[in-house]
Amino acid sequence: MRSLQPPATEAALIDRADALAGATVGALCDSLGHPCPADLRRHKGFIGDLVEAALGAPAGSASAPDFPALGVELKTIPVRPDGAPRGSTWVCTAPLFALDPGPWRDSAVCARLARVLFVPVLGDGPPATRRFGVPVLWSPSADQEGVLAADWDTLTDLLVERAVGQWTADHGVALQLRPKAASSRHRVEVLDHDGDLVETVPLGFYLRRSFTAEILAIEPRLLRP
DNA sequence: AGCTGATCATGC
DNA sequence: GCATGATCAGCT
Repeated sequence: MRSLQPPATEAALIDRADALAGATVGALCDSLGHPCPADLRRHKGFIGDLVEAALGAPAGSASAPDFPALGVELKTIPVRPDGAPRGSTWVCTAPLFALDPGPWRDSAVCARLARVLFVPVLGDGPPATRRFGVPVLWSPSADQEGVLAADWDTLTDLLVERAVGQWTADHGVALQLRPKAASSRHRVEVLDHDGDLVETVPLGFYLRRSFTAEILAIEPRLLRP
């Protein structure tokens, strides 16, 4: 799916993303010579991968931003007609075994969210009919970073305390812990707060819908190109 | 309508 | 097997 050089500058990246706005996923598939699945049930990451290719993200850069030279992470995000996201946004895996996850500023979550290019995707029908909105290049405001840092402390405290029963999605204002696995049958063993060996599902950090809604709260007409 | 827990494909 | 990209689907 890769045929383009990475953008040399942030401005070049934004130009490419802007050029997508208004186009359908089907049209982008055509221009990249890539088949478009009839639904996303068994192709959940398809649009994300497609946009990576369209913007020239280098392939297979694990545990690095999508655009390593620019320090920019790419997120395609499905939005409703009013521009609000349809769901939560994956960030990264949660450290279930760390004795000390460390401070917010040194965290993988902080690094991932330092600079993010959100590419909205409108529509909920067949993928080919969905349409790209105007991208938003975001870095957390001081207020937003405060919320994220507080959540980081809350959630990593639960992990460090081995409060396994509390490892649910109900904690955190902007960030939350959620299962991240191929299935619930995939378990990991951890020691709980009593020192007992218990099984749990691998967890990841996600951004709550309300938080990304705030990020994407821009002039709604921009979302209907 | 929204959230939570469950799930799917692919590449390395 | 794990990390990447997310959406699905049941329940409240």
